[in-house]
Amino acid sequence: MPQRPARIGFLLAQLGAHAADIFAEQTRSLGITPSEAGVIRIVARNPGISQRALADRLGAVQSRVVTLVDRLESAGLVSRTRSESDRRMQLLALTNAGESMLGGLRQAAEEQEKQLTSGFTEEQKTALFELLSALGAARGLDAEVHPGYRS
Amino acid sequence: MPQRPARIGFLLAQLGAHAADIFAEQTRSLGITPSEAGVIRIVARNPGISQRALADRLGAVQSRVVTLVDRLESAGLVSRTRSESDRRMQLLALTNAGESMLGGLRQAAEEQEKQLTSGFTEEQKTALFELLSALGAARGLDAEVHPGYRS
DNA sequence: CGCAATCATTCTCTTGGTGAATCATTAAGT
DNA sequence: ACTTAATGATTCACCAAGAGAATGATTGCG
Repeated sequence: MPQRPARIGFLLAQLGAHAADIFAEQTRSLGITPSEAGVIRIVARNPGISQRALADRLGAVQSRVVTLVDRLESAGLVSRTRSESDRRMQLLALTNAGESMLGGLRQAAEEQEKQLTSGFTEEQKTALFELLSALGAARGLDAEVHPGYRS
Repeated sequence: MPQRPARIGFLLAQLGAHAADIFAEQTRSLGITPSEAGVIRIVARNPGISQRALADRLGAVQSRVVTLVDRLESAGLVSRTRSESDRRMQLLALTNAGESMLGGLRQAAEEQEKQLTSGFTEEQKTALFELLSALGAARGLDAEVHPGYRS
């Protein structure tokens, strides 16, 4: 029997949506969506990943990944190349423009963080970071994968 | 220049989506959606509220509220009654079934909280609650209004 | 009284995403 | 080697949440 009414879940959902809004605003000025930003992050850290592996990683369905990559490819941020060893696979990599978009995304994340935690002291930020990390680890969430791809 | 890469925003978005998923799972077994649950909460605390005022409160558009209330009314959870003083307005209130649904929602929130914070000590939970509350207050978020209605 | 504002409602449309069917390619069994 | 099953990518039809504009009823103000 908890001493206080359940509010952590509510606050997380509320603040999470708020954080996502801020980030979406940042990425919109970069010309991509948060979902696409997630793809760029994963491809950056896993060059040569196949679309199938990317879908698994994101928890998205294959057809979704196709349209995501379609947009990123035609925006010149990601390249598809057929695997030599298995010609069914499309291997993904960032283009130069994709690399610099990645830089923009890092800046966007810094800006989001700044806006979010503007009223907080360093100690508060550290404490919050520790608690959220611990919670993420306890819940088994992938530290790379941004939400919004759930199947 | 931050000492650590920006991660609080990311973790909040990730954990917020996770928390929302858990809650959605709970409400699905109650036969309503999280958005509808939000309406029930507001109506419960503001009996006789008009649809317009509810829309403002939720940050949703009027037409959205109409369909939300349509479903809740036909599910027998919320009642619409024309205001006597201003016959343009529909005044909303919970039915008896709506009241018991409210009870179910409280239980769902407790269950969500339990699942989320299962690995945490009381001290950690308290610390996290304090930090999230402070953050919510600093960002000017309404402690009643659940996300997902942004316009 | 007549006109503008307000509340509710309906309708059309967009966006993000799912799921099934299809095609090319590869792997496995005999 | 030859057929069959599995796998990766793609396309297409579909769905649900929600936004926004147009409409109708009612009210308040000049």
